[in-house]
Amino acid sequence: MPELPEVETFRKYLDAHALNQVICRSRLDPAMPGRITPRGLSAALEGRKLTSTSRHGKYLFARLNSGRHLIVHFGMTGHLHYYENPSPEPTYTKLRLDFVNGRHLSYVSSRKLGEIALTDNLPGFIEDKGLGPDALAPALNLRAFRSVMSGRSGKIKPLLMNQRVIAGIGNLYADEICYQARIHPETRTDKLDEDAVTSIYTTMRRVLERSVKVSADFSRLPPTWLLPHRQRGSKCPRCRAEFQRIKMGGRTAYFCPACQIRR
DNA sequence: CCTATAGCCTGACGGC
DNA sequence: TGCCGTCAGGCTATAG
Repeated sequence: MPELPEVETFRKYLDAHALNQVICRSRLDPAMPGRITPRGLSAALEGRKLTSTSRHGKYLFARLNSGRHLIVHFGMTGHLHYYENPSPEPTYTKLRLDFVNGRHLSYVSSRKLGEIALTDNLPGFIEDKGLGPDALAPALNLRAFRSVMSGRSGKIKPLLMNQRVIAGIGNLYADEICYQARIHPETRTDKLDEDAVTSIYTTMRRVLERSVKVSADFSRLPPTWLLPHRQRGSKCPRCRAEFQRIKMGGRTAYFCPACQIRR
C-alpha cells in the first residue's frame, strides 16, 4: 500500500489523533527486525509525547518532546490505527502506544517488511539512507528534477521508483505517472527529450497531489486514471486497448500499448 | 552505472 | 475442504 500518498495520509491521521498525549507504555513486537529493542523503545517513549510529524518519501517521522524522532516505515502492508479502550488490539499489531487517556495507536502490518527506529538526528538518518529529494518537496522544482534525471541511461519506470533518486514513488504510482505522461515505462531516460521530462515532472506532481487530496483512496480517483483499472485484462479508459503487463526488475508494470509511446 | 535475482515475511487467490 | 504454487503497492544485497 504505502507509497507517498498513503504515508502522507497516515501522517495526517497521526496528527489528527495522537499528538500531545503522554505515552504511558509502548509494546513492540520483539520479532520486528532492526536494531531497536522493545526495552530501548519503551525507555525512549514512555513519559513522552509525540509533538509533530514529518515525512520524507515513504518514511514517517514523529518528533518526541525529548527532541528525538520515532521513525516508521510501512513496508508493503503497514498502516496505523487509533482506537479507544474497549476495542480489541488490531490483529498484526507490531507496535502499540498506550496513552494516559486510555487510547492507543497501533502500527499494524501482516509482514515484517517495515521498520521502526529512533534517531537523534533526522537529516542524518535521511542522509544515511541515501534518500533523494521527496517527490513533493517544494525544492524539487523542474530545474532540480532535470538535474536529478540527467546522466541516467536506465529505464524511466525503475528510475522513478529509485528512492535514492526521488523518494516516495513506488510501483503503482510509477505506472500511473508513465501512463498519464504517455511514456512507455521501458523508455531509456537519456532518450527522453525536454518536453517529455517536463511532462513527467508535471504529471508526477499532479498525480501525487491529487492522490494526497483523496487520502490515497483509489475509488475517489478519476476513472480516467490507470490505478482504478490496474488489474489483468482491463482496458485503457482513453483508447480501450487492453492494458499490457510486463515484468521489470521483478515488479509488474501495467501500461497501454497504444497510448504510451516508446522512443 | 545498469539489470536481474534472491531474500526478507505472510496473506490472498486460483487451480486441481 | 485441502494443498500448492504464484503473486503482492517495500527494500537490500549480490553478481554479472
